[in-house]
Amino acid sequence: MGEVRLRFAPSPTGYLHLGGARTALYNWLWARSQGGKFVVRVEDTDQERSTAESTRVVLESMHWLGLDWDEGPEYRADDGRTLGGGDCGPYYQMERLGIYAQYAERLIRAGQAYRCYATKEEIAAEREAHQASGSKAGFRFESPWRDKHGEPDRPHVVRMKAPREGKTGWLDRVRGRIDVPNETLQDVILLRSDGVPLYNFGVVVDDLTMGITLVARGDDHIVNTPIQILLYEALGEAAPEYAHLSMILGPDGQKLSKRHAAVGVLDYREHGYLPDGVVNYLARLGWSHGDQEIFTRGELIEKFSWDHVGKTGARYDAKKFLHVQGQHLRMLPNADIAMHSKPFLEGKGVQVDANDVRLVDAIEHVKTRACTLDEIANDVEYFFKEITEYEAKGRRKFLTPERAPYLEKLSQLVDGVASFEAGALEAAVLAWLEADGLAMKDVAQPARVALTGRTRSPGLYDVMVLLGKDEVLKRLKDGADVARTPVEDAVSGADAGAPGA
RNA sequence: GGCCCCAUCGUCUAGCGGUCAGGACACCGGCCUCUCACGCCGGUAACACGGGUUCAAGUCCCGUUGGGGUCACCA
Repeated sequence: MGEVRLRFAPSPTGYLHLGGARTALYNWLWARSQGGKFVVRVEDTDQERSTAESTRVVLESMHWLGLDWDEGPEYRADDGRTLGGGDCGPYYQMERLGIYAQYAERLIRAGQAYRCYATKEEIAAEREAHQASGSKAGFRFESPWRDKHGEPDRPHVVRMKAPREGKTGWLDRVRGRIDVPNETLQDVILLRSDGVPLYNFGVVVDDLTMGITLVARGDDHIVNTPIQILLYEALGEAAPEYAHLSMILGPDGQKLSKRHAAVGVLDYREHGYLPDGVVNYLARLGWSHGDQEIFTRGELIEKFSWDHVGKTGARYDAKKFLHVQGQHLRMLPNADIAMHSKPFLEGKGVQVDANDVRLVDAIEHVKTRACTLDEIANDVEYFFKEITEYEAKGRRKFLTPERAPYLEKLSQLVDGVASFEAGALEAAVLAWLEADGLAMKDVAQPARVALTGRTRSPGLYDVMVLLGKDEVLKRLKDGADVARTPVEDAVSGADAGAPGA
């Protein structure tokens, strides 16, 4: 017996944020490492806030991250592959209402739950009275219907009959023993008056009927766990194991939100992050494996374990995230990077075939200074696009009248070099510098600005080879022309001249 | 306020009674160098506080303080 079954149960009320993604990831990792199953269930019982659009975004996010589910809602990916389905469906809670009704009835018959006819107004009145009394204890609604029956057809909710003595606890996979006094528990509502289950009941019925063996979720659910365990007991069923994960915090230690960073998983896709990098960063945020920082997906599956999941809330660190991205980017073959950066190039108006050797070669030279696909596209842009604007600082500092002759001389050398390749170009330039008593830096920066429009780029000779002789000659000439033209707008000073303008 | 959770460099963390408290990001130097990176070398930087237990405590226990979660016909 004992197939390990994990689940991720998002409520489709927004996008999938980093915290949710990490929860999903840990569940997925454990399922994969144990050869178990990973199931996704959509908790859409909040009809006010749940949307189909949100469901789609959440599933798309998970698919992008590579967190494929064995059972769950159906999802057709771009590649035509279909995820989802399974024997424990439906996987949308709103399609399982009949099941909840059945289980509620079972609890009522067993005397573990009861129909409560108290109205919202009555409850609100009690709450106010409680607050007015100045009592220090938290408010707990004591239903008058706990031990009496009413007419089943009158509007009512179904409440759990929680024990008033003793304690309920469990051995948490990340936090160890947790016990809670039962007298602090409420007779929580299981089914609303419209028959839709509330969180605690839906979760228990679904986890039970879906055969979930370990529930890993955010630690804001610690408070719900005793209630759920009690529900399993009331049903005479065994509760799953639990693992409660701490939250992801913003840099200021507060709950992570939009004002700290992009929090939607898909935002990172848009910014050119790689799924493996996101997965690595998220995995490592709150979990560790000795001194190792960079993990492939396979290593994560192999090495993940609950005993090394931390108990502290982890702060989001954008710089470290970027660093991890960069590491993963550099692990990729150039051809793959080329393929993945295609959309980002297009976004910049650059049309180039992903198999173009010039693109692949260019990537080889820029990838040490890029962390994301978007940065790759940016760093490679000027190889495929005419320079329409020089970086202001570079233009002002290096494209000056006194540098113009250098650019022209360099142009002649390039034109005259026997074979147009890095070694020969370097030899020619070095000989010239030697003869004229010039330093490399006198020439290199003006040339760089002329060739790339920027002050930072790969090595000069590499840039030239990538550009090709004709283009180099053209850009050098344009650069020299611009250099002879004084910077026009001294007031704004920020505008750089365009070549030939 | 009740209940619950948490506490090592600025940040993520290693540590599971005996360590010069280690690594990574960030930061600061240096090397490399045509710029920016990458890479390499080096540096600054932490056990919240107070009591115990023990020959020995970052590690175990208690308390304090400080964070956080939760107290819905939301999830």
